[in-house]
Amino acid sequence: MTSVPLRKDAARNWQQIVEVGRRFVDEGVPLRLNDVAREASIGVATVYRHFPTTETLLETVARPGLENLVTEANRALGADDAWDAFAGFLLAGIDIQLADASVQPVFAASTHALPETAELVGRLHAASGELLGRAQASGVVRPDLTSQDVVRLMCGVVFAATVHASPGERAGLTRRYLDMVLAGLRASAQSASSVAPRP
Amino acid sequence: MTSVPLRKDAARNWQQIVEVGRRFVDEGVPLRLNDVAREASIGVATVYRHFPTTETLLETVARPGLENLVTEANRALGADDAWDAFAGFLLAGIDIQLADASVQPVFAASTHALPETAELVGRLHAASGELLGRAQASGVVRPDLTSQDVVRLMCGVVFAATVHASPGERAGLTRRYLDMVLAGLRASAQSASSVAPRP
DNA sequence: CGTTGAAGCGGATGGCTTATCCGTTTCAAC
DNA sequence: GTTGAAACGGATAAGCCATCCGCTTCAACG
Repeated sequence: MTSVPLRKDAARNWQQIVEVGRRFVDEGVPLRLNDVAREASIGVATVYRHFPTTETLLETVARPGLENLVTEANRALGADDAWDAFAGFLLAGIDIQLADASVQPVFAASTHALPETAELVGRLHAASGELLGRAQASGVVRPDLTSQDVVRLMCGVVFAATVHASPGERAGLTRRYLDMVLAGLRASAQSASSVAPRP
Repeated sequence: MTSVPLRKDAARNWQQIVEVGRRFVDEGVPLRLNDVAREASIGVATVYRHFPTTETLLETVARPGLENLVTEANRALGADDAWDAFAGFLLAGIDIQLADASVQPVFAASTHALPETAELVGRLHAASGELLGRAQASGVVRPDLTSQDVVRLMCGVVFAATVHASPGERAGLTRRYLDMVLAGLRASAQSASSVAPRP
């Protein structure tokens, strides 16, 4: 799995680069490998050797966040009430995406640069599908919902909260928006047909 | 209003550029002014003279779509039922954003390059606020909702439908997701407190 | 219908970002 | 301590963006 044990200096540089990448993401500075190199006082070529593209670095930076998400999913799977498990996972997932700006783009992307990222995201989808299935089996979530829908709605809520909003407002906004969406996911709300027919 | 009447050749080039820009947007090709110039067989400088930045061109391309949105808002204001007016506007707005990829980024942007765009978007916000106000006055929409929320939720629904989805699927997805969100906007769904407390 | 000057045109070019090559250095195995 | 493979990093090539400036086109006016 761990293909080749990195040399000591290489490992040090790798860590340094990821660390600086993390800072850039946290500060909202666009990830540019040359800038990361300068900031880390490391040669440009070294950075490119470790991370051939910005996506590679971004996914590496996002990894802890994604693992955190998987952890939350598994915790939710241990809950008694199927609805609480499902809703709780959504809430936690959204909070994680808000707290770590690198997670959102990786989570929403259709392709991944690193196979390990694809694998992580796959596990995430599987877990959310499982949570959804249980909730549907309990009859509390509308049965036409798919695990793809769940992922999309999470991303949509996060995105909605970032439109015209300062970072400080976002946590509150996602909470409200998730609440609204959850109302629509409940089996009791199914086929409410709220949309007026076109004139 | 129409500050300076353009010379005939200038007008012709302007139109050509916007046309090519439109094609780029429709085909999902990133708007790059040099590329637009080459594609239109027009000098780079000419393109930059007419449109100093990509945003300028994008907003010009988006303008018909935005006007379309305003039209829909006004049409909705003429409807009898406050809920139908509100929901119908959301549906129309989302459909327009899906049909014209240039609208979404301009609509969601916090700042605008062209004053006329800012003015259009402002009118749009005003109209959606009016629709929201009427719906709230009728007691069919939860009163804590703001017009900002409405804009954000529209963007969120559109975004959600673009995650992991081919263009063909998007219309169907937005319809479903809007339905769910609308369920959460109804006054009857207010403070459903669907979210489980944190463990 | 010819002149004139302002408005417009476009390619060549400079500045900036991105990514690669290759000579030099560092590590660790023996 | 020697050795060679792995890693390093600066110089530099490749590519993108935007501007400058000499030339052309338009239309107003005589």
